[in-house]
Amino acid sequence: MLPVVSLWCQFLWSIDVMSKLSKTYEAKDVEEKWYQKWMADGRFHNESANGGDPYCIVIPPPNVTGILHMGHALNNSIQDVLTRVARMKGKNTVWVPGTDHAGIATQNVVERQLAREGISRDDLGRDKFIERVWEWKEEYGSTISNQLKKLGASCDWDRERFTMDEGLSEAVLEIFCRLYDKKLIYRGNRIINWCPRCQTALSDEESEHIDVEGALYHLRYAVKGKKQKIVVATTRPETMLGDTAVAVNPRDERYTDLIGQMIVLPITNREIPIIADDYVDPEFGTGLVKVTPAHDPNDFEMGLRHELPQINVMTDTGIMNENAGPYEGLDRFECRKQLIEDLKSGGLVEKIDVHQHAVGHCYRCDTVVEPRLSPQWFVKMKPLARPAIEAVNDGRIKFVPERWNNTYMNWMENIRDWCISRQIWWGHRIPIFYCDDCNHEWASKVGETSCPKCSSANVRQDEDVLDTWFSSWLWPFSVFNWPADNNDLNFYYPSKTLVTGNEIIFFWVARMIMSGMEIMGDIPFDTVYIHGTVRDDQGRKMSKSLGNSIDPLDIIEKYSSDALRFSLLMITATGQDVYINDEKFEIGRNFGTKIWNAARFMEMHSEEFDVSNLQFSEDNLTPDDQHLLAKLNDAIASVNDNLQRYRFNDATLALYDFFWHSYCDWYLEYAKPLLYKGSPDQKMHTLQVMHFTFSTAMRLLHPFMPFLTEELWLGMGYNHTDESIMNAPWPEKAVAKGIDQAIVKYVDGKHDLIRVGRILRAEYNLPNKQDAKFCVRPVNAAYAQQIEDDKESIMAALKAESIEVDVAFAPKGAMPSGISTLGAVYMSIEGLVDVDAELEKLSKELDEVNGHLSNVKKKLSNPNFVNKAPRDVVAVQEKRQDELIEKSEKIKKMIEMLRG
RNA sequence: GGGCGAUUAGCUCAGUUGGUUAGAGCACUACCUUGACAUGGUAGGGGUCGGAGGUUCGAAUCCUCUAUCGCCCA
Repeated sequence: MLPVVSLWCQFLWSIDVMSKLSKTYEAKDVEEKWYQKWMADGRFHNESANGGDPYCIVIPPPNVTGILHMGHALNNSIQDVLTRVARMKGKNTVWVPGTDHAGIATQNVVERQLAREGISRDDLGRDKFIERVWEWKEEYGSTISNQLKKLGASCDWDRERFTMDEGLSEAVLEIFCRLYDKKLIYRGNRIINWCPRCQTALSDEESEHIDVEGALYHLRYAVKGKKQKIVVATTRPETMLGDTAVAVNPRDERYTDLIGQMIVLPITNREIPIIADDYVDPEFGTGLVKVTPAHDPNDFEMGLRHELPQINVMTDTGIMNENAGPYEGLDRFECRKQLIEDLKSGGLVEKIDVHQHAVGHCYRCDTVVEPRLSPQWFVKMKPLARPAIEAVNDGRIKFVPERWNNTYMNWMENIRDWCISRQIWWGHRIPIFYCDDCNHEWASKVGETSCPKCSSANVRQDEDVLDTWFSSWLWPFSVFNWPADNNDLNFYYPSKTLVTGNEIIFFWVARMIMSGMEIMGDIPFDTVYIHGTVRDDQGRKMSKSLGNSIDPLDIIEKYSSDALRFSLLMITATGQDVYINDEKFEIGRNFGTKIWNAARFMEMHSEEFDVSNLQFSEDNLTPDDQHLLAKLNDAIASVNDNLQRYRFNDATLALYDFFWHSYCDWYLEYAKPLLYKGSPDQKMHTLQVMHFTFSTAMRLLHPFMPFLTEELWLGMGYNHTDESIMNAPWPEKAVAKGIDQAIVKYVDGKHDLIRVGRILRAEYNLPNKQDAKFCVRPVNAAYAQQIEDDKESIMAALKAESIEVDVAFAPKGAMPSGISTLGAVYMSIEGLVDVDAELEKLSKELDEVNGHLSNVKKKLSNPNFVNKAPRDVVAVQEKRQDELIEKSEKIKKMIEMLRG
C-alpha cells in the first residue's frame, strides 16, 4: 500500500514542479474566490466625487420574485461586458442594480403562502398583509441579486435599489402629484382590462393577446312587431345579456330600413334600438353587431355617441350578476355554454363558425381578461409622448438594431392613455384623498387627516395602488434619489446604454423616455440595445410550463460562469433570437480550457523569466513574432470595432480565432523548438513576445471571461502592475510596433507552405514519427532567402529531416508535390511513389485552377465589366488572372515531369 | 387585417455599403495518446444560399411576387 501512495505523491509533486497552475482549471472555486475579493476590495463601486468621465448603466430591474433565467443571463452578460470595458478604459463607471416590487406577482406569491396556512389576505387585513409581504421580501427578495453575482455581474451593489424603498417611493409620490396637478393624471370610468382572478385592472400592455381557436356565434334577434329576425355575430354571446343596441353601418344598404326599429332581446326580453354607426364593418359577420357598452371598448365608444345605457352583467370575479337574469351566479364561461344551449332550443342560433381570434390574457396569471367598465386612474399620454418621439426622431436616442425605431414610433404615435390603478394592496398607494363632507379630492405626498377645503376630518385615501411600471419608468433618475438635488444624479444622468429585450419596449423603455423628458428635461440614455429572446433548440420560448428551460445556474455548475457568458455572447447575433441547448456551452468551456493549458505551457518555461519586463526589442522581431503581433493588433481593432457596434458575437469570434489559431496553433507551436532548444537569448525574447501578447489578450478577454482572466492575471504574475485585471488598461489601439506588412504576408505564405507539406504527409500516410525530406522551389529569390533563414522552424512544423530550397529545383524522379503561395513543395519519400494517384491529384487541382481562370477570363473579356466595374475591382481580377495562369503553368509542368 | 423578423452544410448560426467558385462551431470520416491541451492535434467529406421573376457587367446580398415558420400590434 505504502509504496503506491508514495509513488503517487511523487507523481503529483513532479507535476507541481512543472507548473504552479493546476493541471485542470477549477472554475467553481476560482469564480467564488474572485467575486468575493472584488466585492471586498470595492472594485464595483464608484462615486461622482471621483470625477472623470461618467459611464453609467442602469439594470432592467428584475422582479423581486424572479429567479435567474437564460434571458437574464444574456441581458446581464452584455451589460457586464459594457461595464467592464468602460471601467478598464478608466471611466467613472457605475452599473446600478436593483429589483422591482412586481405588485401582482408578489402579492400572488404571498397569497399562495397564506393559502397554505388556510387564511386569505382579507382575514389578515391590509396592514398586516403588507407586513407579511415585507417579511417575504426580506427572506427571499435577494435571490435574483445573488444569482447575478454568480454570473460575475460587476454591479455597484452599494447602490442597489428596490422600487418600494423609501427613496423610490418618494419619487413615485412626487411624480404622481406633479402630473395630477398638471392634469396629466385623471380618474375616468372606462373600459379597462380586468383580470377576474387577480381582481384588478391591467394596462393594455399587460393584457397579452393570444391567438385561440374560438367560435363565432350567429344569434337570431327578433325585430319588434314583425316576424322578421335579424342575425348578429359575436364571439362572446354571454355579453348579450348586457346589449343595449344593435348597430349597422349607415352605408350598408341591406339594413337601411332597419335603422330606428327595435329589437326584443331573447331571454331578458329587453327592447333595444337598431342604430347606425360608421364603426360597424359591413364585411364582418352579417354586418350587424350587438352593442354592449359595459363590456367592450368599441361598444363603449359607440354607446357614448348614441347615449346608450351601460349594463354590467358580471361581478369582478367573472360571475354573472343580477343583470344576467336566470344566469345569475354562473361563471362567465359556464353561462356562455348554458345560454347557447337555451338559445339553440329556442331556435335562435343560426350557426356557429370556428373562428380564430386574439384573446387578451393576464400576463401574470394567464386568465382570460374581461373588458370591464370601471372607474380607474389614467395617465394622459399624448402630451408626454411628443418630446419622447422627438428624442428618437432627432437621433438623441438610438435603437440598436435600428428597426426597433419603427416599433417604438408606431406605438408612440398611436399611444393610448395608461391605466395605472390596480386593485391590489402591494404597491405604492395612490396618493389621492377624498373629503366625504365636501367631496373635495386632492393629491398629497403625506398622509392627510383633514380636508384642506372644509377642514373636515372625514377624509380617506384612495384604496388602489399604482401599476409597478409607474415606479420603474422613473428608474434612470429615481435610483439617484431624485427629487433630492444631488451630485450623483447630476453626474451620472443620463445613463449610456440601456440593454433589454424587445418585449418591454412599450412597458418600460418608451415610458422611461417619456418620464425622462418630462421630469429631467433630458434623455435617460443615449442608446437602447435590444437583444434577442433566448429560446430552446426548437425555437420555443423557455418557460416553466413547457419544462424546456435551461437553468443558467446548472450551466454555471457544469461548465462555469465564464463558459456560460462567452458561449451566450458568441452564439447571439445582434438582435436575433438565440436558440440554445446544453451542448452550446461546451464552446466556452473548451475555450477556457485551451487558454488555461496555453498558460500552463508558458509558465513551465518561465521559471527564469521576469514577467515585469515585457519590453522586447523591435529590431529583433522574427517573422513569426511580427505575424503574431499583427494578428494581435487586428484582434484589438476587431473587438473594439464590434463592441462599438454591439456585435458581441463578432467580438467573441475575433478573440476565439486569435487565441486558438494565431496564438496556440501557430505561434505556440513555432515557439516550442525555441523554448526547448534555443539559446538563452532566443528563449528570453520569445517569452517576452509571448507574455506581452498573452497579457494583452487576457485584458481584451476579461470583460467576456472575467474569472479565468483574473485567475491567470495573478497566476502569471501580471498583477505586479495592476493588482486586479479589472483595473488594468483596456487595449484600445494597436499595441505593438515594428511590424512589416511584407513579412506578415510572408508568414501567411509560410503557413500555407506548411499546410501543403502536411497534406503531402497525410496523403502518403506518413506516421508522425517518421521524418520526411522536402524540397521547395520558391517563386522568387526573396522568398528563397526568407525560407532559407526560416528553415529550422518550417522543418519543425513539418517534422522534416531536411528542406532543400532551390529556385531552380527539378525533381529527378516522380515526387509527390503541391503548390503553395511561396512556391512548389516536393516530398521525397523512400519507396514507391504512387504516380497515378499523383497525376490524378494534380489534374484535379489543374481543373480547379482552370475553372477559376476561365471565370476570371470571362469577366475580363467582357467589355461591360472592364468599363463599368470600379477600377480596383478590375485590377484585382487582373492580378488574379496572372496568378492563376502562373499556377496553372506550374501544375502542367509538374504533370509533364511526372509523366516524363 | 397592419408591421417586423427568419428561411444558407446533417444541426445551430455568421456572411456589415452587391465584387475571388459562400464561412464558423457542433456532428461526421481517417490518422495521431508527440514533453500545454483528447474539454486536444493534423487532414478530409459536406451547401449554390426556401421558390419564381426582375435590376445589374456581376446577386446569398437590391426590387417584386410567392411559400413556410415565428414575433408584435389591431
